[in-house]
Amino acid sequence: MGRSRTNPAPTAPVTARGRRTRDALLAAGRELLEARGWAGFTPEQVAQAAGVSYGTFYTYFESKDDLLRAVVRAVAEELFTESLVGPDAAGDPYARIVEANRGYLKAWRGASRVLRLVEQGADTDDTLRQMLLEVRELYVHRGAEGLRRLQEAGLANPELDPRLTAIVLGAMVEQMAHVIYSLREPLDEDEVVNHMSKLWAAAIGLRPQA
Amino acid sequence: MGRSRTNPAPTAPVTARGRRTRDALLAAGRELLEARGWAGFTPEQVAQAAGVSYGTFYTYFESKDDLLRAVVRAVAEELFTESLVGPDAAGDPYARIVEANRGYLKAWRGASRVLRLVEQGADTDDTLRQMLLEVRELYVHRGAEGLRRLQEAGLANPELDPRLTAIVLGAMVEQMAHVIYSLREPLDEDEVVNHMSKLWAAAIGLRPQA
Amino acid sequence: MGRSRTNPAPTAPVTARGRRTRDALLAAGRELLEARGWAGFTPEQVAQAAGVSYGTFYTYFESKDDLLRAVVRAVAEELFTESLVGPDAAGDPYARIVEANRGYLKAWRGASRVLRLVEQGADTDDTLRQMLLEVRELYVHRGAEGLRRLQEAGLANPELDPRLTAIVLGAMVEQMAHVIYSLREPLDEDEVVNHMSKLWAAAIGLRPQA
Amino acid sequence: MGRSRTNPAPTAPVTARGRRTRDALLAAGRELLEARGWAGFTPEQVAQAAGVSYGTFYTYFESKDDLLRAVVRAVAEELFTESLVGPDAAGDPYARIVEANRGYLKAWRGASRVLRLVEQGADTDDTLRQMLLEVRELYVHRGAEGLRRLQEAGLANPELDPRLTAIVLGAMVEQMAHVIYSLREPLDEDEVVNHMSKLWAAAIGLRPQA
DNA sequence: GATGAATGAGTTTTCATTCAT
DNA sequence: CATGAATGAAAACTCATTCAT
Repeated sequence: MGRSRTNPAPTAPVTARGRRTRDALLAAGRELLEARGWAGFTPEQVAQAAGVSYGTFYTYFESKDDLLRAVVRAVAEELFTESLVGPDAAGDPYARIVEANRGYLKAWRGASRVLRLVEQGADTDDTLRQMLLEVRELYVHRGAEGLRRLQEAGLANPELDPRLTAIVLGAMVEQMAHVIYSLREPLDEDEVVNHMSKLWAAAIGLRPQA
Repeated sequence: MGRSRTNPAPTAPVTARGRRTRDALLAAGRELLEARGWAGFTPEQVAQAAGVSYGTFYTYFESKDDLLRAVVRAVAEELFTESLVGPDAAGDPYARIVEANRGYLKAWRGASRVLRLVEQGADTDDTLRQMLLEVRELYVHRGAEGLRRLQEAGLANPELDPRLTAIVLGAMVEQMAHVIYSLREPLDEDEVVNHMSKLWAAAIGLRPQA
Repeated sequence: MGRSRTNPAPTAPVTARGRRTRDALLAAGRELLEARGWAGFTPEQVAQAAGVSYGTFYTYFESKDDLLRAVVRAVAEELFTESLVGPDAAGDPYARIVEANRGYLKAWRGASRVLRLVEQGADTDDTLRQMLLEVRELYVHRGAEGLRRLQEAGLANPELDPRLTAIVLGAMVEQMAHVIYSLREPLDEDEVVNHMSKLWAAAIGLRPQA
Repeated sequence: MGRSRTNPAPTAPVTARGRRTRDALLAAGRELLEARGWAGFTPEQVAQAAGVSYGTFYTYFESKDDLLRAVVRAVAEELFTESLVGPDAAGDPYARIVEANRGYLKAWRGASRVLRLVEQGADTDDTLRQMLLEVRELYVHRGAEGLRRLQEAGLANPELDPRLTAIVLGAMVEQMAHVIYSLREPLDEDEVVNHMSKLWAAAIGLRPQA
């Protein structure tokens, strides 16, 4: 930690084999983090889970923190991608809310554990903090835009501040993902999606279309 | 020489001085945990923050984990106590919701950071896991009871399952406490309370009294 | 962050270098234990005596106790091996007793200090206690068998219970090893062997062959 | 340890109450040492077992080692006293050997554990080493004198060196005490005494009187 | 004196990182 | 590049002894 570094800084792998090894380490790191939290996230365990030797870890990652950043980057990208899938649900606004909630919940399922761990451990790392903020902002922005459209269409309570509402309702979904997937409260996922959607719809004063 | 626990387990302090020292260590532990997360939570730093020498830590706590359990216990008790203050708000159900939300938010303000840290770090400690579950259950139970009363009084949507609703809306409040106090999203606390209350009231279909 | 064993248990060394290092630590541990008792038996001193750095100790041993078990195992194996050498002394039963006693004394020479230290420190460790019992039992069993054969050949007092006699005479030899090698009573080893053999022979009523 | 000592050196207690407290500490120390080995021999546990407060320990003993010396002194004195009881057995030399062995075994019963612990732990303390040597010497001397008298009376093999014989047979008894009382080999005490005596008598060529 | 709290040096253990082969 | 051993600073814990009341 903080030694003067005589090791060559890892470079992007050039061969296919190198890429595979790097990917394996990245995947192993993420899985361990999700499955066992910080306790499982050591260079040695990651290397072992990836099926390579201990020293190889440092061929591909500068440090443990370097891997952590890579994991968070991967999780964030996945969140962006997955959450784009949702909106193609057509027509009925309530059905869209249900779909959106289902999508959000699913997206957070994979991300929640990692992001929470990082939120706590990232006291010092600005890169990480930045990533977390960007993920949050993306979600808030999307939620706010969706609400604004409903309001403009006269389908939702026009008095609600879109951004604040998106923050609050987003908080609800995120925390429920945590409750279901990490705390393992024995709840049926579909039931939760439906219930959240009902509450959400009522909260924004969703008016059934004609 | 052969292993075996030799040191007697720390006992409760007998003198006033001892009680003060133990309290100081407990308070210091909690403050460090809140302020700096796991990084600040070492016996050495705790002892230093409490103004006592290194070894004194082990006069009162069996281990680092022992202090952690004591901190969580303290936080949990505070949550219980603070959250009892709310319900004396009279009359108007909406005013009561506002008061409850303000109370919850305030209560979580102190508890949130610690509880989240512990949620992540408590993979192995059953005592801790149990405490966390109890705290959650208390909140869920109270919320569900409150809703049931409103339903029985014909003031809220009778179709909502009280427990599930309490879980979801409780999730909203808890996560908002985190957003405001830990992530430091620049939001006005009163505004958030009002907004959450409005959404909450709409969500449960609160009917204005006569 | 949350507790839980994170470090993988040390595995057997894979390379020759690793084997050498492990052997050096084991040897150093044994030597220190014999030379300085518990006081010299610290991971730090062992590592230093083995000429490796502090942390290397834990590359090969899980803990101080783990090394202790390994040392006892080594001592026990040596005892087994060395004590097998004796019996090939031919013909004359008395000559065989002398050889056996010389062999036992020599075998205990290396083992005595370590086994006694462990006997005291092994209050809690069942693995250790088991090893000690096995070593004792081996010796008692061999002694009893030897006596039984002499009795069957009509060369020793047939009224003596073989097992009890072996225990008592074995006790004599073991303690004499301690007296000579640890307490450093200034006695000539050969003289002791001869004397013990004479007493032993008389005790079991050894009859000179024809 | 090795600090500059501002504490008043403990003085011999003057009041009866003081004497009682000191005795209680001494007794507790010995009992813990016998029952739990070094693991139980801490100032705190000793004080607790003696029913006084922690700090009081240092009112009566300068240090842990100081108590240890006192315990060994007590054990040694008891050995001296108890072993004097034996010789009044009259007449028959074999009966006297039986009585002596019974007495030795009984005497070592209390002493064995403590003396062995000290033998291992007393690497540095010359006072302790000296005490141990004196105890040993007393026993060897007595045994040798007994044998010499038998030889002079024509009742034992005159070729045996008295001192060496006493050392060897004494070793047998001492180790048997350890085997029975500490290792808890399930042996009947009387049977052992008889068997040892038989072997001992045969070993020295004891001739039945007339 | 007696009490129980306080001390801090010493010991054990951990683990991210570096190095020799 | 890959491997597995080596490193050592930092963290956790112990406990004989001293001190304030």
